[in-house]
Amino acid sequence: MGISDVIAGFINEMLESDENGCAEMQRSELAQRFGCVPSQINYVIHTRFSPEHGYTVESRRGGGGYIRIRRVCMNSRQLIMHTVNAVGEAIDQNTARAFLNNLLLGGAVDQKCAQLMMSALTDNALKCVPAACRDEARACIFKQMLINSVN
Amino acid sequence: MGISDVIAGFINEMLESDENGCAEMQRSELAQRFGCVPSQINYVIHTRFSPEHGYTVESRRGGGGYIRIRRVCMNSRQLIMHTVNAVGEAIDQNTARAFLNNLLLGGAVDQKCAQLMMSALTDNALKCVPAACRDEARACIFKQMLINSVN
DNA sequence: GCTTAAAGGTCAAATATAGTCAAAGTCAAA
DNA sequence: TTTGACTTTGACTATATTTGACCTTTAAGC
Repeated sequence: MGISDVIAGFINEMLESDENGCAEMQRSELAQRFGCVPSQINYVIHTRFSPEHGYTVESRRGGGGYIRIRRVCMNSRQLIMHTVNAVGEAIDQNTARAFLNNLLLGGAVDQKCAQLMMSALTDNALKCVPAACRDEARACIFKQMLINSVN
Repeated sequence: MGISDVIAGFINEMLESDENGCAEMQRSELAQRFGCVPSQINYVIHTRFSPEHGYTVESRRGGGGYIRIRRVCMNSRQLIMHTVNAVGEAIDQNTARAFLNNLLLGGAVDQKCAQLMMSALTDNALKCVPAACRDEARACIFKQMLINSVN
């Protein structure tokens, strides 16, 4: 497991232990703690705590600067509808996976459903679909399943 | 007995010794251990640990990358595999619905999963897929979901 | 206000893995 | 001997991570 995963885990712990689901940190301090370069923190945030993953990030530079990460909170229906909109006209496999993970964390779908949906959305499942329209087909299928999973 | 069999045996040992029936490895490390090229690991996985054989495979590239193989539950596996075989290379919407209904009646999937699967298999969900390959795509997606719906 | 030091941001190169595919090899059955 | 299934190999590709040089913004102190 790479250092990025360790840092992501640490941030997750911060988020979970905070009553408001809010993690605040100093980039350089965190980098020092894990013996990495500061920009790696940005990398971790970009790849694992982006809005698509269901987080908001605020930051401020200068003396006393900080990075604050918050888990966005929505009810299941909102989360699903929000996702349907965010999916748009086309979506690749990894983005779909990120959305599903987000839905799972938000409790809008259960583990089993998330896995089932993902299994219909992989490039492998869609290998019969011409690559040119694969991402569109994926988006369409994804949205149908999502809409169907709203109670 | 070729090297592929030796590697397969090793992976099987890993699967059996793990309490969760889960084997995680690094491709290059395994290749080195058995003195073969890395892509041979892919070959072994493709030919012996594919979904059709009752396994799921996840992987990740880049630093700290891995390949993870899981054995899916045995008894439900047979029920599902029968359907997977029956689906074949292509399937229309109504036939898919009939299969799902049978699985539901037979208790191999629950109501919720059946509905979710069906929502990904309608012509409407697949409207972005060219009609010429729609039934093939449907079959492929269906089989992927079936394989993943086993526990 | 100005200046400066203290943050954080961006981006691209280097590195570390895994995936794909087709050519070449092996071996047993026809 | 031919054929075909299975195996082995490696060149090329795709993707994820790590690192560092350079840039921008902001607070603090004068």
